[in-house]
Amino acid sequence: MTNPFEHHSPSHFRHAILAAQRSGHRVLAELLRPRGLTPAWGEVLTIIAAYGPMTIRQISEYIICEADHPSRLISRMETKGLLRREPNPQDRRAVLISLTEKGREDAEFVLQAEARLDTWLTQSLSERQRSEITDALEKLLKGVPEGTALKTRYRKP
Amino acid sequence: MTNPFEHHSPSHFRHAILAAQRSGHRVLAELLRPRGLTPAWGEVLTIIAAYGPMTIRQISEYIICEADHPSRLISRMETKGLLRREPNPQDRRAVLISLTEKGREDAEFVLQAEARLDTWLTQSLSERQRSEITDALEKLLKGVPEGTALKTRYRKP
DNA sequence: CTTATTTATGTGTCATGTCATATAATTGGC
DNA sequence: GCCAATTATATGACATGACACATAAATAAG
Repeated sequence: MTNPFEHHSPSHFRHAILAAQRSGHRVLAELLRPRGLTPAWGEVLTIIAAYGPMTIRQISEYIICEADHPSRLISRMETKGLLRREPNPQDRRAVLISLTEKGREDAEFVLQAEARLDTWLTQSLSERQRSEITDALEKLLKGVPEGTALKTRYRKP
Repeated sequence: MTNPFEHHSPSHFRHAILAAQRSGHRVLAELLRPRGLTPAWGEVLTIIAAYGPMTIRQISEYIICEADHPSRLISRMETKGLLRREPNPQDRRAVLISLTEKGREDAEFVLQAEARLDTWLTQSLSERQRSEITDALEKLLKGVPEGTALKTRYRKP
């Protein structure tokens, strides 16, 4: 069997992406843990903080961390007092999710934690390198669900 | 609260990495599911197929998909008849993990599935782009655990 | 040699992440 | 209005992925 682990092979690229994601996830998790938060919770909090209350379906169009409807994620966050469910008069199937006061404070904490992570990132990779990688990955993800969520959140001005 | 989702911001870069990893994971999972395998199982199978039997500790130095000791991952794969545990005469704490015949066949299947994924990858991104991204991410991960596992597997020839 | 430390593995618990399926509400065709 | 198809959400089951802690064996310090 040939060695599948050749330098600069496509699999090297895939595993570099995997390692980068897992590293970023680990570092962010460490920053959020003192507050009892996780990266996934952080995504939900910052999305609602930025765009306002929305249904679970709408949240699922923004978050990159989970593919299908994040009912259980929302449930856990509601249990911890970060989110509030409100009935939706327009559609009684759907529920409007909004931040509690604690949720708002935690969202601010998440943004500060991410800012620390991003400071390290800007010191480690040049603006040009980051932009080129971001653009290449967006091109790669054109048409796949994960790319759609990414474009939903980061529109070119 | 300012919108944290600015185009080409560091967070855009982070989320592009996240989206790319999750997309690749999803596609690989779809390719492996018909055979009852998962991406994590695939990593273990291809590593042992390439480097031969090793202890759980050694496996943990190669896999990027899990940080600490993958005891439970190994247990499940053993239960399914993919791996075999053998006592290690050198160190009675450690166990040598090797592939069963079924594990060898499945490892071959994983390599073929990854080859299909990599064909798509080479058609979507140029060799130069892939190499530049790989190198940039390896630089970014210098010194962190995930970077170490990556370098362990992909040494420059 | 004896004890303290380190190392390799295992396990309990919890939060993802995914698939399949279920339920309730809405919408569209007629 | 009636029924079929769609949509929003929920849930059961299972495999990660991580932390904390437990156990046993090897090693180091004295």
